[in-house]
Amino acid sequence: MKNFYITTAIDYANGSPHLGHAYEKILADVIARVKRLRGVKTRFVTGLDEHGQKVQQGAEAEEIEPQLRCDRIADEFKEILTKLEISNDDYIRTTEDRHKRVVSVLLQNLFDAGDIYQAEYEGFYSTRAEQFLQEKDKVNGEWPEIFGEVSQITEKNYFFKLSKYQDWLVEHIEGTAGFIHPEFRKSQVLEFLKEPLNDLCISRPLERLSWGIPLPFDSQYVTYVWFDALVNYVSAAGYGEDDFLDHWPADIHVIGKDILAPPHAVYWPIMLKACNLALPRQILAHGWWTTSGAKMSKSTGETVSPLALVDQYGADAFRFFVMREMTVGQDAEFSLERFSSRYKGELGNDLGNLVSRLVHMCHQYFDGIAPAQELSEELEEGLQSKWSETSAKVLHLYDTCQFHLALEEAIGFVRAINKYADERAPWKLAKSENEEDRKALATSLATMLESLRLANELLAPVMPGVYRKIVECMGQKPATEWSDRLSWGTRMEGVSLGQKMILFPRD
RNA sequence: AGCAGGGUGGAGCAGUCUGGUAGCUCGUCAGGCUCAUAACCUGAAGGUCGCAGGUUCAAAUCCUGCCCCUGCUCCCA
Repeated sequence: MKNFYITTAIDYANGSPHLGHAYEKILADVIARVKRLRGVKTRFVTGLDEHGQKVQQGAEAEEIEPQLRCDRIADEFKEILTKLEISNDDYIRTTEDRHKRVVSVLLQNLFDAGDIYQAEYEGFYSTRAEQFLQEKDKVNGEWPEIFGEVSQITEKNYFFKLSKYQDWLVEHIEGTAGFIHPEFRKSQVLEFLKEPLNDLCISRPLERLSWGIPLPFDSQYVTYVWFDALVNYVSAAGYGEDDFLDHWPADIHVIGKDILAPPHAVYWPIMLKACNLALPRQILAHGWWTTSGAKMSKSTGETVSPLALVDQYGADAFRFFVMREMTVGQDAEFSLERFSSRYKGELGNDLGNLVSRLVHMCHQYFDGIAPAQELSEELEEGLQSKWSETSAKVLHLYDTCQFHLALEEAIGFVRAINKYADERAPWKLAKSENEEDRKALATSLATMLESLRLANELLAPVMPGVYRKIVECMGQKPATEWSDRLSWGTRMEGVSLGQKMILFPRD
């Protein structure tokens, strides 16, 4: 059976990781974790794009070998992955042999098939931007300042026949539900495809760019950008190996909206089609975080980097925040104020405080041994039916990538537990010697323990660290399948609880 | 200018695809509780869903036009 294969875009080895990089990994990670919990064998890959002009220039500026610089940057990015508890199964770097080999093979195949040809390219070249410009780059008929000196030059290069596949692509996009997600991006891509496609220039002469993968059919050139970067998805799936088809095609490519059209929604499908490879099932384009210095600064005027919040509040709170706050596909604003509001409210007051009060009461009234549910009255039944409703909704919302709503629901259930506590008022029952009240007391705590255990299961894909802490604190034994763990039962009965803990401390 | 996204009680959002009593969180005010991270629970005030037309028994939701805000158009997830 084919695995579920999910990728993120590979990061460009030029600059340091920031909020956007972190978000994309977390998004893909949550999807991957949900799949695994659902019992689907999953392969989750992320990586680094290490070739190109910027990398070469950066290395020259530092006077070190490009590879050394990439190694350092790779370490930096990997460190973030660890810090954020990203559960990727592999990390692909485009300077690895396994990748270079695949790029060579694919290029040679396309060349042999006649989909790659050489042509003279005449155009306006900007030395500063190190790229050819197009008429549309002109502003008021002139080249803008940013391009510096622009001169007309002629250069031989290799081109990939995009145009040949344009009609096929339009048909595929129109006819394949869910191929581009969210839906509104699809029309954007189709809009782009209304104009005739130019064939794609895929090479750079060696004298202008040496830090790249040589064309297998002409050693005077290296391949440029997309035939290098995009191919990572198939090299990481083990193209050419026996188990390649266990992974390929990818189920989801998670990317930013900026690289949807044209790279992922146009170049990539056409490249695959030309190579006779299956197309990915879905391209998931997420939005961008907007931040501003003012919004991220404390009253002291000091600027706070979003990633610094990971160190301060922990990976789980950070993961929760980005998933809770952003509607997948749309932009969202990142501010300290919002972060702090979610942290204090939903995490601290609703969830964290529930753990404290509940564990505390269990120790106080039952010596830390989880009591049995002895009654089932209206309040218990109400909470149970709230659970069935919540779990069904949340699973559906997870499956449809509506994480902000899924978390809203999950926290809503946590609130319902707090409300139940208030209605049963175990602290009052505890003062009574009456037999019925003793039963009600045991029942109330048992019901809350079971509910909290369940809520924690739902939050597991988003907050894996907190999940482990709660599991540990509640003294649960490691258990079975997720679907079993998600059903209301009596598995907490008689369990010996750990010490009370503060999950989300206030500073 | 072009392209994209958005305009829903004080703030931030959901709901728009599949028309049918306007929902959530925060904030404010009042109350309850005292197990808990000064936390939890309840209630109240507060919206003609950007504007104008249209379709319909019925429009936040569908259609048309307009206004306003944001992002991108070098690089960036």
